[in-house]
Amino acid sequence: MGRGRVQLKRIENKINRQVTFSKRRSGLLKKAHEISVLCDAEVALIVFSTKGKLFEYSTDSCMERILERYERYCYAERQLQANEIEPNGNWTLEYSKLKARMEVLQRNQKHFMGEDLADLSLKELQSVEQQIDSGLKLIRSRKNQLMLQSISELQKKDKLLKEQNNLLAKKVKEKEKLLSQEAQCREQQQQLNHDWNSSNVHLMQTLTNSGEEDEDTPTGHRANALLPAWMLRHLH
Amino acid sequence: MGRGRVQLKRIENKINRQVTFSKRRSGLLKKAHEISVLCDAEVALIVFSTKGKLFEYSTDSCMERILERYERYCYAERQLQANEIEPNGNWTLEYSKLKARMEVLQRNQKHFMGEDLADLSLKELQSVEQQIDSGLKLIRSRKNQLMLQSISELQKKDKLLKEQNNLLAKKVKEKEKLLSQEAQCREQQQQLNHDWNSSNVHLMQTLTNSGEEDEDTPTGHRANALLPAWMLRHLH
DNA sequence: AACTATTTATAAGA
DNA sequence: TTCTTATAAATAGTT
Repeated sequence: MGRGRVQLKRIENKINRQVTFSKRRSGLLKKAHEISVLCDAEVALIVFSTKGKLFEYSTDSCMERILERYERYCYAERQLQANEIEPNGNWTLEYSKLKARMEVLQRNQKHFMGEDLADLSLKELQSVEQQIDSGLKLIRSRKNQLMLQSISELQKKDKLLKEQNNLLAKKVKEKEKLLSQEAQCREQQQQLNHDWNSSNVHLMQTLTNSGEEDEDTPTGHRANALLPAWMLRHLH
Repeated sequence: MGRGRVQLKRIENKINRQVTFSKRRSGLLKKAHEISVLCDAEVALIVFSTKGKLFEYSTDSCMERILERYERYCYAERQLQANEIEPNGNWTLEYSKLKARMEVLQRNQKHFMGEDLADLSLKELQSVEQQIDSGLKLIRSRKNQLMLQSISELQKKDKLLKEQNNLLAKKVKEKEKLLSQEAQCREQQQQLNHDWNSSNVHLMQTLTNSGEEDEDTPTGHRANALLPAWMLRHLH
């Protein structure tokens, strides 16, 4: 905009470049301010001149806060980069940078936990609320997932155990059958022994006592002695 | 630049604001790029829309470097202070301690934002959920408080302005009364002049013309001449 | 997303 | 640096 068309490339004339910088800088700052006010946007603008002089604009003159928000927004990437930076030379600089970042994080965390909210504007509160709300949703969905998972695992286990129980119960019945058959045999033998050798009293008594020991358990559950206690609990 | 002059204040129409934001944003980014190239400057521009969407420009797409440069520029003082506090301690130790704390914080923050939840147990999830939920409640109550506050302030302002308006309206009426009285006087004088001195035609014409000058203004608003234009706009 | 009437920004000159 | 001015650019309102 001006008397001649302008090529988008570095202005080689130093004076010219300086003048253009000065003019365009003020224009840029103005426009940054305008969009901030007109459109209710949060703007941070940092300009370093060739000579290294700093010019800046930020909505509500609060650069720090906007940069924090930016960092929160770009969090994942930034963290990766931060971890890759190997502090080699200037320890003091690295340290103070780390400390500054730490403070930002701490403040953020406090905000997330609802502390120190007094120094946040309505807009900032809104943004924190949004973030935390979406975080909460993710957490709840993850929790839900975990719980459903563990429920279905328990159900599977339950099913398996029931099958095992059925199997075992069948085996128990078979054993009972065999035992009762044996008992019949023994009774027949006893009869034979009594008829044929009534003097062998000692042996008779021994066999009778072993039967009385199970007297207080329910009928048909003599097989219980074959199963561990925990398994019995599941059966009842 | 456009069909109408623009007031430097928030655009209330939402659609309009959104459109203007989109247009001006691209303009701003373009200008940031231009000054960066033309004047060999280093520029970082961060824009958050009302809805919290991020747009950015940075010279050579290197936001990180520019923000670090900015922080170095601003944190110079802080760095000096840090140097004075612990001039010759074990920097490596301090640094790694800080870094460890930092990593804990970062992990926490990620969890708060619903990231990296896979390595949390159900119990841990529950605790994070609780923390974040109570934080959210606090944030919402603070937001509510701020909003109510600003509403009551606006209501107060509204009341004041209405009172002022009433006062001004009264004053306007008084002025009108006075003016109409003056007009009556003039008419009477004209009548007298006509009756008593019919030869002084020139004077008569002058008086008559001065009356015709206000012909096109609405009746009862001769007083307008006494008020500045902006006040009239508010009255109509 | 285009169009255009205007306003703004600014390049060049003083 | 600052002012002026001619002109290029941006953009508000409209379609």
